[in-house]
Amino acid sequence: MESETQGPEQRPPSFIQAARRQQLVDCAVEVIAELGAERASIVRIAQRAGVSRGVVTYHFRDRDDLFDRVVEEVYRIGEAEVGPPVRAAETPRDALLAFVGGSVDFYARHPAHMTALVEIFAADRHSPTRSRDGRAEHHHETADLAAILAEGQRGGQFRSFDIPLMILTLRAVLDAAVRHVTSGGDAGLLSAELRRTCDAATRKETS
Amino acid sequence: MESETQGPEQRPPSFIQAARRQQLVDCAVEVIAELGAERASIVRIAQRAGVSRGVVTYHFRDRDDLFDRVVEEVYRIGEAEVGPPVRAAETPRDALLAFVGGSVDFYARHPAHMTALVEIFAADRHSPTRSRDGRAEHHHETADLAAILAEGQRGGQFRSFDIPLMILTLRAVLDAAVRHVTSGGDAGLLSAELRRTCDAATRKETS
Amino acid sequence: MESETQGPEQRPPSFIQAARRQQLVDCAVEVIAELGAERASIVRIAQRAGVSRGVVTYHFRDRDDLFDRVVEEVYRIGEAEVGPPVRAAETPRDALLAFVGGSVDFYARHPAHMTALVEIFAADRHSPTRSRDGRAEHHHETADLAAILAEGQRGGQFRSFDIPLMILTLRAVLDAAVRHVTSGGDAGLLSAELRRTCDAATRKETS
Amino acid sequence: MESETQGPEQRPPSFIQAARRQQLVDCAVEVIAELGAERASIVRIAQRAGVSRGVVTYHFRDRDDLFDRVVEEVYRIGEAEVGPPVRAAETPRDALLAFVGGSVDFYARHPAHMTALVEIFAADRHSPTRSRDGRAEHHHETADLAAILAEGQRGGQFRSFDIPLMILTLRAVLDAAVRHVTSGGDAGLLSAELRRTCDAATRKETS
DNA sequence: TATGAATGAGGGTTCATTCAT
DNA sequence: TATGAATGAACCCTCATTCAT
Repeated sequence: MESETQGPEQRPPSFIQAARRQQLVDCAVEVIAELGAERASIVRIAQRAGVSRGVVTYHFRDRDDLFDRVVEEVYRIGEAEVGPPVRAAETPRDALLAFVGGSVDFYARHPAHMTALVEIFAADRHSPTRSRDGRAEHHHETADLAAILAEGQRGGQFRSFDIPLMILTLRAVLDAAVRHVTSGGDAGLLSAELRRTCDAATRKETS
Repeated sequence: MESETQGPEQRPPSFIQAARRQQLVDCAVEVIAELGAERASIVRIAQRAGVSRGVVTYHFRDRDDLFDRVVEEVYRIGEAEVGPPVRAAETPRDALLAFVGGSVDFYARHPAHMTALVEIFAADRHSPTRSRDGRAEHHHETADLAAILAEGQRGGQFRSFDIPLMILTLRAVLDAAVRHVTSGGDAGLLSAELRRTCDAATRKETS
Repeated sequence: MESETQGPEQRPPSFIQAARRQQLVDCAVEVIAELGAERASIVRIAQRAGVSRGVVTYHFRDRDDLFDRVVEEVYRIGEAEVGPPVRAAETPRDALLAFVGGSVDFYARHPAHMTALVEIFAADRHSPTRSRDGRAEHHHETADLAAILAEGQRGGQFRSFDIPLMILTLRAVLDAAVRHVTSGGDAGLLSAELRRTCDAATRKETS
Repeated sequence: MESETQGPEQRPPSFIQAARRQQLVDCAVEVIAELGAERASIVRIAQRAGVSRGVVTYHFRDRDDLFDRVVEEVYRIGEAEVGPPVRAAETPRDALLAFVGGSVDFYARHPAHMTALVEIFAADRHSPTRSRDGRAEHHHETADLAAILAEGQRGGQFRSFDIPLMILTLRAVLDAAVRHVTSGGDAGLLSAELRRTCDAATRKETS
């Protein structure tokens, strides 16, 4: 574990600590969603929170650390909102549709969160200091999706396709959906269309 | 009339000039693809070309101007490579599959070009000075795609779906495909899978 | 609300902060007086103060902001030194002479200050971003002078002349006086001569 | 004599040469008047003339050389227009008023020329490479004025005053007059007022 | 004669970060 | 806990100038 410059991180995190950190993470989410990850400077995030720039570097080791917490936060909320319906689904097909529809609903409810996540991932791609796609949470999600698809293929509900490429495709579509919802697109319509399209793209021909 | 700071201001672009400009555009493509549009500084592009910083600002009004030329170039090549097969297709379905497959092939042949384009568009989204999605070329492509889809729906080959949302979806998938191909994915496999998936996603149930 | 890039954004300007700002304003005055406003780069001002470049942009939003503070400072000192004697004068003629003489004395005591002011105004004239002669303080001074001249004309002490043009003339003479004093001219002699000349130029013939 | 980098200067200056040089000097006058001497870059002057930047550095050793030619040109025209009436005057007082009035008329007829001159002098003041007030033409004018004033004092038409300071004052007033005329002020009114004011400022009390 | 091409210095600004309080 | 203060790197842009045609 890396030694913090100063700041907190010695357990237990005091109450006021946690509140401040949460506030800063929330502000970071907003600013990243609005300006993109590269333009989301510490100054601007601090300004949004109405605090001095130093506060941010006090509570977080550095910019990357703060962004890591943002990623965690988004996955936490996302998992809380779309995880349960997906797990409640009785068939792989229902699970997939629950995932797609639930994701769009999640974007509609928290437009900034998913946008921020996508922005951070996009920035990661070009950062020399970031491993290419190294976020653990991302791998979890990928694995869950892979399990659903594999089971559907085994059960004969899904047609034959390359699973990693289908996951890539689904993620791409959902990432674009974020932008559409964020820029004012009708989430209900989009959710319905996307569920239909993903269904059509994966199901086995009834013939 | 745009005032070039120095640089060529008379009509006939000399031979050596055209060569330099082409070289710089090519270098810009590479650097943008590798580092992203925001990190693709003029200095780095100049270094890649092995020339002094000033050369770039001599041949192009400013960074935006250079990036505009990059966009033009990518569309020019893209249109030259995927346009003909699309127009040669006899049915909307064939046209769509030609577009999807041809795009992937194009990415495979010019991995950096399309990556650069996507990066520039992504950066545009956050630029205060850039109109949100104002690139003319982008609108052309969108219109072409819309025409194909509409005709396929009229002819009963495509199922009923919302055309703008389907275009959004297709673009999203193709943009993700760029990344996959660029990072070493098997373009042949991807092309085949994507054509199948897009076909499945759009065709009318035979049943 | 002007967003300071970083720098102090809270109200109470700390003691050390006020000191630094004052120091930087003073250095700016000197550098502008010596090199002219256009050549007075931030780097040079910082060097004069013996600090890093960033310190200046930390304490002032940008170059213009710093120069605005310089203008304020000069008017502040000027008003404090020449205002009282002018207001103490019992006749418009005495007020005018107090203004002229007091100004020259002021230049002698703070050679760099008024020089810097004149330089900044001169640069403003060519700046595309600066309103032509929009400095509020300048208008105050003009108005005060106009009041004195008008009263003198009403009272029959001053001859008939166009007031705005006379103000233009007086300002021109005083601005030239700055240069003379700054380059080592005898301020006492100049003050006396200028008072005599301005008196002669404005008084009504006794005949 | 300094060796020219390349370019002309080997007598005789061909006809086309002279024309080009004249054109460039005229354009320089305009650009300097509009933008100030420091912002009057070679590029902008060349643009105004509709030629390539290289042309300027071909015809003139460097920027300073071009500006020297501008100064010459303005003095040449000025002398041609205000010299004769001044020399035709029969009394020092008439000569002074002819100089003042003639100058203002000159400004009205060639607004850019005198403005450019003043700008160049202002820039000289801050240039490290320029001797402080070294223009020969300036000294000629100063000497002429001094002669007029001295003769008027000897003849008893002018009151007693310090001649160098009075010259300074007159120059200051006239330089301000340029700006007034250039920015649209009524030259006729200004000319009349200035002649009256300068007369009042210099004449001996009739008692 | 005229121009195209290239260079490098210098300017202003934004920013992440460190250090002392 | 929080902040103020300072630093220097990196960015884009403008410019005068040189050199080869």
